[in-house]
Amino acid sequence: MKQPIAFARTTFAHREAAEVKDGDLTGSEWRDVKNRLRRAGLRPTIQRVALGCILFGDGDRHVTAEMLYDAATRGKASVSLATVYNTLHQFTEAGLLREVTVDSTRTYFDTNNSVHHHFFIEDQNALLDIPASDVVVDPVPVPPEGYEIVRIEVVARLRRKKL
Amino acid sequence: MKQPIAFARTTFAHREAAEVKDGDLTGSEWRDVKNRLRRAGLRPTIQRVALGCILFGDGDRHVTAEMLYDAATRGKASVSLATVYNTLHQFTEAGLLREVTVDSTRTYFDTNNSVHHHFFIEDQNALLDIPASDVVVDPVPVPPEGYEIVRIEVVARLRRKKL
DNA sequence: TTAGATGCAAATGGTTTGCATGCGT
DNA sequence: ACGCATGCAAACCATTTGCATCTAA
Repeated sequence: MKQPIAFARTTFAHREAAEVKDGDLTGSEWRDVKNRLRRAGLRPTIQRVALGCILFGDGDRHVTAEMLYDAATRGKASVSLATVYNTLHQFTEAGLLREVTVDSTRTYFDTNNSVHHHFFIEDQNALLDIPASDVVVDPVPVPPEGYEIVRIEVVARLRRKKL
Repeated sequence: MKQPIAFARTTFAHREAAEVKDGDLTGSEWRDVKNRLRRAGLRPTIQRVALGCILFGDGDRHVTAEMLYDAATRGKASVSLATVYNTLHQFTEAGLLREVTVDSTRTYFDTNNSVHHHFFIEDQNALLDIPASDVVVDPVPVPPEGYEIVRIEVVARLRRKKL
Protein backbone atom coordinates (compact mmCIF):
# COMPACT_ATOMS: atom_id res chain seq x y z
CA MET A 1 0.00 0.00 0.00
CA LYS A 2 3.11 2.14 0.15
CA GLN A 3 3.11 4.53 -2.79
CA PRO A 4 6.22 5.91 -4.42
CA ILE A 5 7.10 9.39 -3.24
CA ALA A 6 5.47 11.63 -5.76
CA PHE A 7 5.65 15.38 -5.75
CA ALA A 8 2.97 16.09 -8.26
CA ARG A 9 3.53 19.37 -10.00
CA THR A 10 0.19 20.86 -10.62
CA THR A 11 -2.10 21.63 -13.50
CA PHE A 12 -1.54 18.71 -15.81
CA ALA A 13 2.21 18.60 -15.43
CA HIS A 14 1.84 15.21 -13.82
CA ARG A 15 4.86 13.13 -12.99
CA GLU A 16 5.40 10.18 -10.74
CA ALA A 17 8.22 9.89 -8.23
CA ALA A 18 9.53 13.26 -9.22
CA GLU A 19 12.73 14.66 -7.88
CA VAL A 20 12.55 17.58 -5.54
CA LYS A 21 14.95 20.44 -5.45
CA ASP A 22 16.35 20.98 -2.00
CA GLY A 23 15.46 24.60 -2.43
CA ASP A 24 18.69 26.51 -2.94
CA LEU A 25 19.50 26.57 0.74
CA THR A 26 22.09 29.33 0.58
CA GLY A 27 20.67 31.74 -1.96
CA SER A 28 18.09 34.43 -1.93
CA GLU A 29 15.28 31.99 -1.50
CA TRP A 30 16.35 31.22 2.04
CA ARG A 31 16.01 34.91 2.85
CA ASP A 32 12.67 35.16 1.06
CA VAL A 33 11.17 32.30 2.99
CA LYS A 34 12.51 33.72 6.21
CA ASN A 35 10.71 36.98 5.57
CA ARG A 36 7.59 35.20 4.51
CA LEU A 37 7.52 33.31 7.77
CA ARG A 38 8.12 36.42 9.80
CA ARG A 39 5.28 38.17 7.99
CA ALA A 40 3.07 35.21 8.85
CA GLY A 41 4.01 35.56 12.49
CA LEU A 42 6.15 32.42 12.61
CA ARG A 43 9.65 32.32 14.00
CA PRO A 44 11.96 31.46 11.12
CA THR A 45 13.77 28.52 12.60
CA ILE A 46 16.17 26.48 10.54
CA GLN A 47 13.69 23.67 10.12
CA ARG A 48 10.79 25.89 9.14
CA VAL A 49 12.82 27.78 6.59
CA ALA A 50 14.21 24.55 5.16
CA LEU A 51 10.74 23.07 4.80
CA GLY A 52 9.47 26.39 3.47
CA CYS A 53 12.13 26.35 0.77
CA ILE A 54 11.07 22.89 -0.32
CA LEU A 55 7.40 23.79 -0.27
CA PHE A 56 7.46 27.21 -1.86
CA GLY A 57 10.59 26.91 -3.94
CA ASP A 58 9.27 25.51 -7.17
CA GLY A 59 5.64 26.05 -8.04
CA ASP A 60 2.55 24.57 -6.54
CA ARG A 61 2.80 21.28 -4.77
CA HIS A 62 0.65 18.73 -3.06
CA VAL A 63 2.44 17.03 -0.24
CA THR A 64 1.81 14.63 2.58
CA ALA A 65 3.84 14.78 5.76
CA GLU A 66 5.76 11.70 4.71
CA MET A 67 6.58 13.14 1.31
CA LEU A 68 7.86 16.36 2.80
CA TYR A 69 9.85 14.49 5.41
CA ASP A 70 11.51 12.38 2.73
CA ALA A 71 12.27 15.40 0.60
CA ALA A 72 13.86 17.16 3.55
CA THR A 73 15.86 14.11 4.54
CA ARG A 74 16.97 13.52 0.97
CA GLY A 75 18.30 17.05 0.92
CA LYS A 76 20.71 18.21 3.59
CA ALA A 77 17.95 19.37 5.92
CA SER A 78 17.52 17.13 8.90
CA VAL A 79 14.06 17.48 10.38
CA SER A 80 12.13 15.13 12.57
CA LEU A 81 8.81 13.77 11.40
CA ALA A 82 7.06 15.35 14.36
CA THR A 83 8.39 18.72 13.34
CA VAL A 84 7.18 18.19 9.80
CA TYR A 85 3.68 17.59 11.15
CA ASN A 86 3.90 20.60 13.43
CA THR A 87 5.19 22.79 10.65
CA LEU A 88 2.55 21.73 8.16
CA HIS A 89 -0.17 22.59 10.64
CA GLN A 90 1.42 25.87 11.62
CA PHE A 91 1.82 26.86 7.98
CA THR A 92 -1.77 25.91 7.36
CA GLU A 93 -3.01 27.99 10.27
CA ALA A 94 -0.91 30.87 9.05
CA GLY A 95 -2.55 30.65 5.64
CA LEU A 96 0.56 29.53 3.80
CA LEU A 97 -0.87 26.12 3.04
CA ARG A 98 -4.27 24.60 2.59
CA GLU A 99 -5.39 21.18 3.65
CA VAL A 100 -7.00 19.00 1.00
CA THR A 101 -9.17 16.09 2.01
CA VAL A 102 -9.31 13.49 -0.72
CA ASP A 103 -8.01 10.36 0.89
CA SER A 104 -9.15 9.11 4.25
CA THR A 105 -5.80 7.49 4.97
CA ARG A 106 -3.54 10.52 4.72
CA THR A 107 -3.66 14.28 4.68
CA TYR A 108 -2.52 16.36 1.74
CA PHE A 109 -1.35 19.94 1.90
CA ASP A 110 -1.53 22.27 -1.06
CA THR A 111 0.89 25.16 -1.50
CA ASN A 112 -1.63 26.87 -3.72
CA ASN A 113 -4.04 28.75 -1.51
CA SER A 114 -5.96 30.50 -4.25
CA VAL A 115 -9.44 29.32 -5.18
CA HIS A 116 -9.24 26.15 -7.21
CA HIS A 117 -10.23 22.50 -7.14
CA HIS A 118 -8.64 19.12 -7.67
CA PHE A 119 -8.42 16.02 -9.73
CA PHE A 120 -7.49 12.96 -7.69
CA ILE A 121 -6.05 9.96 -9.49
CA GLU A 122 -7.19 7.19 -7.22
CA ASP A 123 -4.77 4.44 -8.15
CA GLN A 124 -1.77 6.73 -7.90
CA ASN A 125 -2.72 8.89 -4.96
CA ALA A 126 -1.84 11.89 -7.08
CA LEU A 127 -3.46 15.30 -6.93
CA LEU A 128 -3.72 17.76 -9.81
CA ASP A 129 -5.00 21.28 -9.67
CA ILE A 130 -8.05 22.20 -11.65
CA PRO A 131 -7.76 25.87 -12.53
CA ALA A 132 -10.57 27.86 -10.94
CA SER A 133 -12.00 28.77 -14.32
CA ASP A 134 -12.34 25.14 -15.42
CA VAL A 135 -14.99 24.21 -12.90
CA VAL A 136 -17.82 26.36 -11.66
CA VAL A 137 -20.27 25.54 -8.92
CA ASP A 138 -23.51 27.34 -9.66
CA PRO A 139 -25.88 27.55 -7.99
CA VAL A 140 -24.06 27.43 -4.70
CA PRO A 141 -26.10 25.45 -2.18
CA VAL A 142 -27.89 27.34 0.57
CA PRO A 143 -26.62 26.28 4.00
CA PRO A 144 -29.09 25.40 6.76
CA GLU A 145 -30.23 28.12 9.15
CA GLY A 146 -27.50 29.33 11.46
CA TYR A 147 -24.63 28.04 9.35
CA GLU A 148 -22.38 29.61 6.78
CA ILE A 149 -20.22 28.06 4.11
CA VAL A 150 -16.52 28.18 4.90
CA ARG A 151 -15.34 26.73 1.63
CA ILE A 152 -16.57 24.61 -1.22
CA GLU A 153 -14.33 21.81 -2.39
CA VAL A 154 -14.75 20.00 -5.64
CA VAL A 155 -12.87 16.77 -6.22
CA ALA A 156 -13.06 14.98 -9.54
CA ARG A 157 -11.87 11.42 -9.09
CA LEU A 158 -10.03 10.02 -12.07
CA ARG A 159 -9.25 6.59 -13.34
CA ARG A 160 -7.07 5.59 -16.24
CA LYS A 161 -9.28 5.35 -19.29
CA LYS A 162 -9.89 1.85 -20.54
CA LEU A 163 -8.83 1.21 -24.10
CA MET B 1 -11.54 14.38 20.22
CA LYS B 2 -14.18 11.73 20.66
CA GLN B 3 -17.45 12.94 19.16
CA PRO B 4 -20.89 11.94 20.33
CA ILE B 5 -22.44 9.20 18.25
CA ALA B 6 -24.58 11.03 15.76
CA PHE B 7 -26.71 9.43 13.11
CA ALA B 8 -27.44 12.47 11.05
CA ARG B 9 -30.66 12.12 9.14
CA THR B 10 -30.18 13.80 5.87
CA THR B 11 -31.37 16.89 4.05
CA PHE B 12 -31.56 19.45 6.80
CA ALA B 13 -33.19 17.16 9.33
CA HIS B 14 -30.08 17.50 11.43
CA ARG B 15 -29.91 16.08 14.92
CA GLU B 16 -27.06 15.30 17.22
CA ALA B 17 -26.65 12.04 19.06
CA ALA B 18 -29.84 10.75 17.55
CA GLU B 19 -31.34 7.45 18.50
CA VAL B 20 -31.33 4.67 15.99
CA LYS B 21 -34.08 2.18 15.46
CA ASP B 22 -32.82 -1.36 15.70
CA GLY B 23 -34.61 -2.00 12.46
CA ASP B 24 -37.66 -4.13 13.23
CA LEU B 25 -35.67 -7.32 13.40
CA THR B 26 -38.61 -9.69 13.07
CA GLY B 27 -40.85 -7.97 10.56
CA SER B 28 -40.96 -7.68 6.84
CA GLU B 29 -37.92 -5.50 6.75
CA TRP B 30 -35.70 -8.38 7.72
CA ARG B 31 -36.96 -10.26 4.69
CA ASP B 32 -36.58 -7.26 2.43
CA VAL B 33 -32.97 -6.72 3.40
CA LYS B 34 -32.27 -10.39 2.95
CA ASN B 35 -33.53 -10.25 -0.59
CA ARG B 36 -31.67 -7.08 -1.27
CA LEU B 37 -28.42 -8.69 -0.18
CA ARG B 38 -29.06 -11.75 -2.27
CA ARG B 39 -29.75 -9.59 -5.29
CA ALA B 40 -26.45 -7.85 -4.63
CA GLY B 41 -24.68 -11.20 -4.57
CA LEU B 42 -24.02 -11.20 -0.83
CA ARG B 43 -24.82 -14.11 1.47
CA PRO B 44 -27.49 -12.82 3.87
CA THR B 45 -25.85 -13.72 7.13
CA ILE B 46 -27.37 -12.67 10.42
CA GLN B 47 -24.86 -9.89 10.88
CA ARG B 48 -25.18 -8.52 7.37
CA VAL B 49 -28.96 -8.48 7.55
CA ALA B 50 -28.92 -6.85 10.98
CA LEU B 51 -26.54 -4.13 9.81
CA GLY B 52 -28.58 -3.79 6.63
CA CYS B 53 -31.72 -3.21 8.66
CA ILE B 54 -30.04 -0.44 10.60
CA LEU B 55 -28.59 1.14 7.50
CA PHE B 56 -31.53 0.90 5.15
CA GLY B 57 -34.37 0.89 7.64
CA ASP B 58 -35.09 4.54 8.06
CA GLY B 59 -34.08 6.94 5.34
CA ASP B 60 -30.66 8.08 4.26
CA ARG B 61 -27.85 7.94 6.72
CA HIS B 62 -24.21 8.85 7.02
CA VAL B 63 -22.35 6.46 9.23
CA THR B 64 -18.85 5.67 10.34
CA ALA B 65 -17.87 2.15 11.31
CA GLU B 66 -17.88 3.12 14.97
CA MET B 67 -21.36 4.63 14.74
CA LEU B 68 -22.77 1.55 13.07
CA TYR B 69 -21.05 -0.71 15.56
CA ASP B 70 -22.53 1.20 18.46
CA ALA B 71 -25.98 1.19 16.91
CA ALA B 72 -25.81 -2.56 16.41
CA THR B 73 -24.53 -3.16 19.90
CA ARG B 74 -27.16 -0.88 21.40
CA GLY B 75 -29.78 -2.98 19.65
CA LYS B 76 -29.86 -6.72 20.15
CA ALA B 77 -27.51 -7.41 17.27
CA SER B 78 -24.08 -8.47 18.40
CA VAL B 79 -21.52 -7.84 15.69
CA SER B 80 -17.80 -7.48 15.97
CA LEU B 81 -16.15 -4.30 14.86
CA ALA B 82 -14.11 -6.18 12.28
CA THR B 83 -17.30 -7.48 10.74
CA VAL B 84 -18.72 -3.99 10.64
CA TYR B 85 -15.71 -2.86 8.65
CA ASN B 86 -15.92 -5.86 6.37
CA THR B 87 -19.61 -5.38 5.84
CA LEU B 88 -19.34 -1.68 5.09
CA HIS B 89 -16.77 -2.39 2.43
CA GLN B 90 -18.70 -5.29 0.97
CA PHE B 91 -21.86 -3.20 0.81
CA THR B 92 -19.91 -0.42 -0.85
CA GLU B 93 -18.45 -2.74 -3.43
CA ALA B 94 -21.91 -4.12 -4.08
CA GLY B 95 -23.21 -0.62 -4.71
CA LEU B 96 -25.45 -0.49 -1.66
CA LEU B 97 -23.36 2.21 -0.01
CA ARG B 98 -21.09 4.98 -1.10
CA GLU B 99 -17.95 6.16 0.59
CA VAL B 100 -17.72 9.86 1.37
CA THR B 101 -14.34 11.45 2.00
CA VAL B 102 -14.67 14.58 4.10
CA ASP B 103 -12.59 13.89 7.15
CA SER B 104 -9.08 12.52 7.01
CA THR B 105 -9.46 10.79 10.36
CA ARG B 106 -12.43 8.57 9.66
CA THR B 107 -14.44 7.19 6.79
CA TYR B 108 -18.11 7.95 6.26
CA PHE B 109 -20.53 5.78 4.36
CA ASP B 110 -23.68 7.12 2.77
CA THR B 111 -26.78 4.99 2.26
CA ASN B 112 -27.89 7.33 -0.48
CA ASN B 113 -26.18 6.26 -3.67
CA SER B 114 -27.97 8.62 -6.00
CA VAL B 115 -26.18 11.67 -7.35
CA HIS B 116 -25.91 14.33 -4.68
CA HIS B 117 -23.38 16.25 -2.63
CA HIS B 118 -22.72 17.13 1.00
CA PHE B 119 -22.51 19.76 3.63
CA PHE B 120 -19.98 18.95 6.31
CA ILE B 121 -20.29 20.68 9.67
CA GLU B 122 -16.69 20.71 10.76
CA ASP B 123 -17.08 21.18 14.48
CA GLN B 124 -19.71 18.46 14.76
CA ASN B 125 -18.41 15.95 12.26
CA ALA B 126 -21.90 15.85 10.81
CA LEU B 127 -22.82 15.27 7.18
CA LEU B 128 -25.93 16.58 5.46
CA ASP B 129 -27.10 15.76 1.98
CA ILE B 130 -27.34 18.53 -0.55
CA PRO B 131 -30.06 17.58 -3.00
CA ALA B 132 -28.64 17.14 -6.48
CA SER B 133 -30.65 20.06 -7.80
CA ASP B 134 -29.23 22.49 -5.25
CA VAL B 135 -25.71 22.41 -6.54
CA VAL B 136 -24.59 22.14 -10.12
CA VAL B 137 -21.07 21.79 -11.40
CA ASP B 138 -20.87 23.37 -14.82
CA PRO B 139 -18.66 23.34 -16.70
CA VAL B 140 -17.32 19.96 -15.69
CA PRO B 141 -13.53 20.01 -15.83
CA VAL B 142 -11.80 18.16 -18.65
CA PRO B 143 -9.61 15.36 -17.33
CA PRO B 144 -6.03 15.02 -18.56
CA GLU B 145 -5.31 12.77 -21.55
CA GLY B 146 -5.86 9.10 -20.84
CA TYR B 147 -8.02 9.62 -17.78
CA GLU B 148 -11.74 9.70 -17.24
CA ILE B 149 -13.78 11.11 -14.40
CA VAL B 150 -15.20 8.47 -12.10
CA ARG B 151 -17.20 10.83 -9.94
CA ILE B 152 -17.32 14.45 -8.93
CA GLU B 153 -17.72 15.22 -5.27
CA VAL B 154 -18.70 18.59 -3.91
CA VAL B 155 -18.30 19.26 -0.22
CA ALA B 156 -19.45 22.53 1.28
CA ARG B 157 -17.83 22.96 4.67
CA LEU B 158 -20.00 24.72 7.21
CA ARG B 159 -19.39 26.60 10.39
CA ARG B 160 -21.91 27.96 12.83
CA LYS B 161 -22.67 31.52 11.80
CA LYS B 162 -21.28 34.17 14.11
CA LEU B 163 -23.88 36.47 15.61
C1' DT C 1 17.14 34.84 29.68
C1' DT C 2 13.19 32.78 28.30
C1' DA C 3 9.27 31.61 25.67
C1' DG C 4 8.74 28.99 22.08
C1' DA C 5 10.58 25.10 18.87
C1' DT C 6 12.62 20.63 18.16
C1' DG C 7 13.50 15.60 18.57
C1' DC C 8 12.71 11.37 20.23
C1' DA C 9 10.01 7.73 21.66
C1' DA C 10 5.86 6.33 23.39
C1' DA C 11 0.87 6.72 23.02
C1' DT C 12 -3.30 7.09 20.18
C1' DG C 13 -6.99 5.79 17.25
C1' DG C 14 -9.04 4.26 13.12
C1' DT C 15 -8.58 0.41 10.24
C1' DT C 16 -6.75 -4.14 8.69
C1' DT C 17 -5.21 -8.86 9.16
C1' DG C 18 -4.39 -13.80 10.59
C1' DC C 19 -6.38 -17.56 12.03
C1' DA C 20 -9.43 -20.66 14.47
C1' DT C 21 -14.38 -21.31 14.75
C1' DG C 22 -19.24 -20.89 12.84
C1' DC C 23 -22.87 -20.66 9.64
C1' DG C 24 -25.36 -20.45 4.97
C1' DT C 25 -26.18 -23.26 1.08
C1' DA D 1 -19.72 -31.12 3.82
C1' DC D 2 -17.83 -27.00 1.69
C1' DG D 3 -16.45 -22.52 1.62
C1' DC D 4 -17.33 -18.14 2.74
C1' DA D 5 -18.19 -15.24 7.04
C1' DT D 6 -17.28 -14.03 11.78
C1' DG D 7 -14.75 -12.84 16.05
C1' DC D 8 -10.94 -11.92 18.51
C1' DA D 9 -6.62 -10.08 19.28
C1' DA D 10 -2.62 -8.58 17.38
C1' DA D 11 -0.65 -5.83 13.78
C1' DC D 12 -0.55 -1.53 11.15
C1' DC D 13 0.19 3.13 10.08
C1' DA D 14 -0.63 8.00 10.01
C1' DT D 15 -0.73 11.28 13.37
C1' DT D 16 -0.28 13.24 18.12
C1' DT D 17 1.77 13.91 22.57
C1' DG D 18 4.98 14.33 26.64
C1' DC D 19 9.03 15.88 27.97
C1' DA D 20 13.84 17.02 28.03
C1' DT D 21 16.82 19.79 25.24
C1' DC D 22 17.86 23.55 22.28
C1' DT D 23 17.51 28.15 20.05
C1' DA D 24 15.79 32.61 18.23
C1' DA D 25 14.95 37.01 20.06
